[in-house]
Amino acid sequence: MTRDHLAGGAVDLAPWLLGKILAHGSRAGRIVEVEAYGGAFDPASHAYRGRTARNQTMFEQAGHLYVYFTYGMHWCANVVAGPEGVGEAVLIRALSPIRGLAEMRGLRLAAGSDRDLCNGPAKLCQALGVTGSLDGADLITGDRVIRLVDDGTSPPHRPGNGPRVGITKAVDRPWRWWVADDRNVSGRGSRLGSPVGEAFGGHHPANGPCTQGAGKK
DNA sequence: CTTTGGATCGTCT
DNA sequence: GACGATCCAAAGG
Repeated sequence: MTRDHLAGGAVDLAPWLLGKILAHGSRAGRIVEVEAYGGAFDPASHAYRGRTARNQTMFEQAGHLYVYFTYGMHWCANVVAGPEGVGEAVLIRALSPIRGLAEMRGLRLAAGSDRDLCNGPAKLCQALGVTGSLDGADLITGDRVIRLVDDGTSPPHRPGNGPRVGITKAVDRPWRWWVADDRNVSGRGSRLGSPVGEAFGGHHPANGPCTQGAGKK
């Protein structure tokens, strides 16, 4: 994994990140659900109105970790994408836990099962022990322990694809991708897969229409 | 399994 | 002063 891999736009980078590993200390999980957020052209993005104290990390070099606080109690993690100064990032929405499960359970007492450890953007931050103190960390050099790892696993050929979750602006952009059939995809998320596709000009090298089929059983 | 409402506070208007 | 890139417990099928 080099920084060059992440310098593309968030919309290209997001599906590419599926299958990569996010590791913090002895805890690690494979990325199975992501969302792309743009800069000044994306009304749903924190970077939409330009640089502020809160979102400054989004404008840094690709490969940095943008951690933000929301709803008065939750932390969420993003991988900064694109050229420096543009403000694009990929929100990590779910992981498939692969290492340090026991520690994760200790950090996430509310989890009723192992599937509940990392199946949500704020949940996976709890499980990995990610908080605002890690905002700005470099995921390539691992300067603050947390890092992105490529173990050779390829992204799915046909990932699930649909609208982003939990936003009220630019709701029609199909900028969420997930590993179809992975049970760790965020609960509500895997089901919201309306046939989108032509919702936004179709300029993006998407992956064909929404691949339903996750969820269930 | 699904739906509903409460929690809780930093950030920006 | 309003609103979240959310989660969880409770209650009903």
